[in-house]
Amino acid sequence: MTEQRAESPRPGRRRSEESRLAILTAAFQLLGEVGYAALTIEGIATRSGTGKQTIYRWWPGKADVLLDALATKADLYVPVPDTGSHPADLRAFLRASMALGRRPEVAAGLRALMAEAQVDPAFGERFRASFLQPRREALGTLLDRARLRGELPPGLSVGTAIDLVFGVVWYRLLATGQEFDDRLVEELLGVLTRDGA
Amino acid sequence: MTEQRAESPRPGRRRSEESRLAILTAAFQLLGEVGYAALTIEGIATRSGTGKQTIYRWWPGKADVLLDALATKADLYVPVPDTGSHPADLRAFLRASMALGRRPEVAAGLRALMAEAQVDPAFGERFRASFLQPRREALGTLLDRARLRGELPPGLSVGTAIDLVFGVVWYRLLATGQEFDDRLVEELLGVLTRDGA
Amino acid sequence: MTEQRAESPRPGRRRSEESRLAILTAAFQLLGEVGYAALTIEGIATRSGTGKQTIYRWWPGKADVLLDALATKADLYVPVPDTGSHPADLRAFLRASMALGRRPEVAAGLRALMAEAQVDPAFGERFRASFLQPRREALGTLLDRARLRGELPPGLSVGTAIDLVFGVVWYRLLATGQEFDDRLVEELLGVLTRDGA
Amino acid sequence: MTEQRAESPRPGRRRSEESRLAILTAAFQLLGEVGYAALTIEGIATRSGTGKQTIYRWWPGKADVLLDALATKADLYVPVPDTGSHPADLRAFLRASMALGRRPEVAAGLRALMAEAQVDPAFGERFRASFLQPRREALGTLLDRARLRGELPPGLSVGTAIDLVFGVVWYRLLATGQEFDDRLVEELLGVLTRDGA
DNA sequence: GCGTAATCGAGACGGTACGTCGGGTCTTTCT
DNA sequence: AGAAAGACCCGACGTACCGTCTCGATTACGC
Repeated sequence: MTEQRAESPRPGRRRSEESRLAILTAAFQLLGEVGYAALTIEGIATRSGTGKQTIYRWWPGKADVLLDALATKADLYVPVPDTGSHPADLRAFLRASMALGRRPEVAAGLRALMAEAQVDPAFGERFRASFLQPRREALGTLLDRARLRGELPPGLSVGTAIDLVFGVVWYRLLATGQEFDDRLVEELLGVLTRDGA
Repeated sequence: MTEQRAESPRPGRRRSEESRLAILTAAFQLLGEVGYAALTIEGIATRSGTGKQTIYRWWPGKADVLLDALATKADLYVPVPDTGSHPADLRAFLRASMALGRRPEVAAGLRALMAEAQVDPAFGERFRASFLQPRREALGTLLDRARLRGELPPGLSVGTAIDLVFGVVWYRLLATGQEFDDRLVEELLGVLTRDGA
Repeated sequence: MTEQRAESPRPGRRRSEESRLAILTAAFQLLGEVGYAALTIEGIATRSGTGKQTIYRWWPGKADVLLDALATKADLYVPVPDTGSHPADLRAFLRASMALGRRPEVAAGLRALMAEAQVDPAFGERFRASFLQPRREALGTLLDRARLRGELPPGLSVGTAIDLVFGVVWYRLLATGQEFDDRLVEELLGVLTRDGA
Repeated sequence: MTEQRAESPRPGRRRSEESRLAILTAAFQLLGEVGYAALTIEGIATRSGTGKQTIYRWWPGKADVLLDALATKADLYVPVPDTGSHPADLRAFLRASMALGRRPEVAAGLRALMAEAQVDPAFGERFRASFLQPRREALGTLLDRARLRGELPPGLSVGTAIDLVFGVVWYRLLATGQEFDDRLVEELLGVLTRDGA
């Protein structure tokens, strides 16, 4: 989103980093205060002290602002650990993923984005490409390693394993609101490992 | 939704079944034609040849109309099979569930409803109670039986098993759009069974 | 403007006379307070406690609201006097016309409308038909009578005489802001009469 | 407008005559193409290949640009003829004035400027001082001469006579759109002369 | 069969936000 | 210092729907 070939020193005033941050902060705060349904571009502009045009110039809609805000304000980075022991790597990945979901502002943001992705197909594409896919690939890397070492259950493909992991996480986020605890991590490890835990 | 203490024969004109059906049909059609974002009460009223008031009189909002439409137009019933063989019961349940997700209008409807549930907490509650929960309980019944017979993997609780199943299904629906094929059914059975398939 | 075949009792809520008057009053007041350039539909809606849509439903733009307001709030009626004496009739007409221009709110309104007529051709047409033309015809009636009696200067056509009268009035209104006094009335009578005053 | 102490050789780049002309040309063309309402500073800047700032640096607003454009592109000069014969002088003046009004681009420009003068009082002042007043004085000079020679009708002051002339012209321009023909010139001469033509 | 009562289609109402346009200002780079 | 380019804040535009509120026109039931 919002990238710009940085090199060419074109004439004209440059994008205001100050406004950019004010907008992302406002979006993030307002989501927490009023919820996604009541989050409006107009509200973000007012709260951030910027003009609506400035928002529309750089983001297609409120969902993209939020996606950017989440990436900027919340540290969404999920590492691909490499401790040598594959169960340990997997455990670390799952814990890091769920830690994100335990932060209420992040959870609220992700639920809103997934909702918008259903309703606005173009945003859905952007969301998949910039958020979901990278995480799938990270987990895929771990599971590929496990596969090679024969540590995955025989009937289970890597693709489906990924779906199982993210499936539970998103399902709890969207549908049940259950917590993410270590018990879940261990149960998942059991499912993803040759002979149970 | 839409219930009415039937007993008291009050005076006054009675609810028009004709209008009710016209509204549900219109909602269902419009969802397919323009998508959930562009689906409006106004549009439903126009298409169905009714007044907006008539819609607001019987449903809280467009999501509830759609939920009703889906229940009425699409047959969402998922049976709790009892063939004696538990793997067979489970397989039947999974196949029936996924068959629903393969019907495009149903898939579109469910995605919209899950999205609205994120954005409108009150509807979320209704959606959970009237749609998600009954299905969890159906699957729970099957898995409880399996548990008693010791056919479930030892480290896996019934609750998490349910989450795994619906998790993959919803995740594919909402996030990846992958198909629901028999391969997935068998992989799930593997995960939910003591020693793999 | 804004007329409606009153007879057919169509279904649906009827136009609110209260809103209509509130809008016209607000427009009239705001013109005086902030001037035509700063007069906005948004401002009229806010001041009158109505919605913008209600204004757009019944008038094409702010100029038409103002035209309606002027007709309703200011009594713009100019009589066609008939005293028997033609010079007296003419004098009465001129005095009545100029009395209008001496009222500051009316003058401000007319200047704004004439300005808008230059800038928006469609409104110009409406303004001509509903305001300018009727006044031309009233004066024309008087001058036709004078013509028949030979009281008009020989080289002067009725059409040009009309242009002369309204020309001075509008020119003073738009260009010089000079007052309308009896001296002007008498000078005009001199011009329009066979042998001077 | 647009004046600049020419003499002092101040430092820095000098005003670009090229840009100035490009702006005036663009304004003039755009007025003809889209009309005054749709004429924007932004549009003029784009069409002329200049920046908005350059326009704002030298003119207060679009009306002043147009006034300048009209003075530069259209030759608005009206001479004060002196043939010896006063009726002839007057006739020459009237013909020259009306010739201007017959040129459609000039007529469109003048109508727009008079409209703006109603709506923006500050511009109104500039318009009066730089355009209307000089013309009044030119005609005043002619009529003063006639007055001294007793060629004006007795009851008619020079001031009102001026108003009559410009009144008809502007009224036809703004209100009726009638043509300016020799018939009108002669009728006016009749009105302004002791015993009719 | 007459009143009371509820529903129906239609459509106007006060609002809120949309996404866009243009105003006038400010900043950057180049001349 | 002037100029083209272009981002900035701001305010209004005209539109779309929201959810509510009359309307007149149907039904139904109970007296």
